[in-house]
Amino acid sequence: MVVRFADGSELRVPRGTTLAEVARARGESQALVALVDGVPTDLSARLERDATVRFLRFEDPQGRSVFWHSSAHLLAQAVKELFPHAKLAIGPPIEDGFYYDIDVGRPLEPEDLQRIEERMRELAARDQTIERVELPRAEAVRRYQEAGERYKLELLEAIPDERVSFYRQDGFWDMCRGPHLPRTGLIRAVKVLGSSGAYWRGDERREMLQRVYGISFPDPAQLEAYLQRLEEARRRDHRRLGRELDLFSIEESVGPGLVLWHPRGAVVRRCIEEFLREELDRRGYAWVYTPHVAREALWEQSGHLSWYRDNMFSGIEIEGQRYLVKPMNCPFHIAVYASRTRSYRELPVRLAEFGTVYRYERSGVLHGLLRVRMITQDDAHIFCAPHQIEDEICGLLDLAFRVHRAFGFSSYEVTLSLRDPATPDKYAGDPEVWERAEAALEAALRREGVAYTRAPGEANFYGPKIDVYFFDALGRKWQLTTVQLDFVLPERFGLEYVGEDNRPHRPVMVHRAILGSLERFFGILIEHYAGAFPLWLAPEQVRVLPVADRHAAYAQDVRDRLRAAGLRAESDLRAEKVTKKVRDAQVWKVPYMLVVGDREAEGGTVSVRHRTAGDLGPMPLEAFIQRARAEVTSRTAS
RNA sequence: GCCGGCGUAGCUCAGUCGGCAGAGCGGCUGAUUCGUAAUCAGCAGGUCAGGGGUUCGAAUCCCCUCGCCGGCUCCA
Repeated sequence: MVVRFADGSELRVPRGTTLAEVARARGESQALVALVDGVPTDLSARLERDATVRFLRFEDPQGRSVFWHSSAHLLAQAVKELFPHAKLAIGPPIEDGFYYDIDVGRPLEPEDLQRIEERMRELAARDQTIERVELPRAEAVRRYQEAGERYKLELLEAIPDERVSFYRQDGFWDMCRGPHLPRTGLIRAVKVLGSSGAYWRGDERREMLQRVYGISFPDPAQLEAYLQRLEEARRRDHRRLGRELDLFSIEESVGPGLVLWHPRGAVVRRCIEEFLREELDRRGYAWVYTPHVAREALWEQSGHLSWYRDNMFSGIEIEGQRYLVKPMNCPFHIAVYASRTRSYRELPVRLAEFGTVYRYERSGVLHGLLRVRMITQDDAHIFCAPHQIEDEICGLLDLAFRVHRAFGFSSYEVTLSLRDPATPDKYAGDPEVWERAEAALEAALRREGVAYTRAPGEANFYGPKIDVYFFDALGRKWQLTTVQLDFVLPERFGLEYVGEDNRPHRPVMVHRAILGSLERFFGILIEHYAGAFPLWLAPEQVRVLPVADRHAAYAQDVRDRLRAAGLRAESDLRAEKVTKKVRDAQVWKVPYMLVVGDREAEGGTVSVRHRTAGDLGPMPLEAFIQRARAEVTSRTAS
């Protein structure tokens, strides 16, 4: 029998050789699991025919996923030992670790988690062999009925197969497709991260189970590194930095989810807005301002009342008319478009606005700036003829990448959400228009050389869309740009333009946001830069630090000249030592510190210290201004 | 909204068994006049989230409300 490997080499082994033996023969001491002709397989499995084999380690995403899946079983085993009456639901691996949903009959407390973690360590150290066992379906049902494992029985109902696989380690059995690690001893480091309520099958009408989260590694040093990454994320938390750097606050007296942009945060926002304005002006957008409320009838016509009402703030009544606070800007932009006859000559009409909308978000989901009830979208709506879609999408992709590059986001992922061909009736609008539009989106992506993933069935009911995700400095993925075609609203509002043929035509509408919402983007940006904004965004760009009181007048003069040159400058005139002033400026993450004493006052110079590069030495004030202005204008990312 | 954990000075946090409300940082005042990450001293600052209850007595125990945190569901 011949076993082939990815590198082209081959190994001859007798039929029935286990994968573990093959691994040993190949010196694959790190192997956790194998891919046999692409199928993930236990190392304990025997090879019965020629096959191509690849061994997976923890470093391989699939290997890691198996490692965490087995860790989830270990967690369940520990819980079952500590709480014999607990009923198991499901326990999958996730992006960062694993969880297990368990009905324990009571909430788990921190001490319980401590005990579970300790028990997991003991069970891992016991190095139990993990064994795959296949049982007839009836036998599996019988076992679970006896044990009263109602969730497992429900899962079993959904499995049509006559034989069901189980994994066993000592006395602990769990129904599972597998594969799994060969033994628990490979799990050398374990941490139970927390627990929370989670609905059975994700359905809020059903039982609430306890979801216990954990993470594990083959090497304790990896756990240590992981915990340090968590600590780094805590250090960058925008809620913490927002307070420390006086950027924003959310006050109980005002209301949850309602953001107060403090002066220092407002500066950053203004820079972001100005940058976007420049970019959009260059691309033929027209700016509009629209109200925050509108008559109920407008929301009826747009359809929001029927499908978005649960997310809307309740209405206000004025002179017997009901008004609702806007959860979206589109009806207003549509009203601008529809305010007069439109000719094909003026298409595409691109209407842009930093529009603040209000959405009712359930209290439990609010999270700093990332999830709020007041959302300022960098919104725009493009009204165009169907044949213009492709060019418009190209322009939007170009815009999105250019803008995000300026903020230091370079790696991305793109999904193209299309109709599900199986359920064409789920979608509104003409199937032919859909066809053409989907083709146009795809053509645009290819023309721009953008790598993307097709997601059939993920389209909105009103049109296909493109979502762009960017990765921040910590490697976390954020959906920022979204471009959505809409065939429904032009219909509902009867939008038209007069064509070359002097007859009315229906425009296509594109909803698009580049940054998403300014609140959320600001939160992401704070964490991305850990509060140390590049010069062009920094709330305070330069701080002048006089050495002693007698230098105060010169310091003020320097500050004023910086301001006259368009730089955001402050001076620190406190009767403190320079070291203290430097420290405070560093803590506030001010990019440039200018130390001025006798030598500088005499020569009209400044001694420049950069936040990260350190002491840059003395230079004429004018030279510094030139340098700083160039850095601002180029929007250098560092 | 649901499950769990929290809420003490502007911030970070002590506060034992139910027995006088604390520290550091920050702020203010004064002294110091200093050359690239913290000078010294003094002072002010509290409805212990809010309300109700138990008790001779509540920051501490119980109940309700509000808010925050970690998740679930949802999502820009």
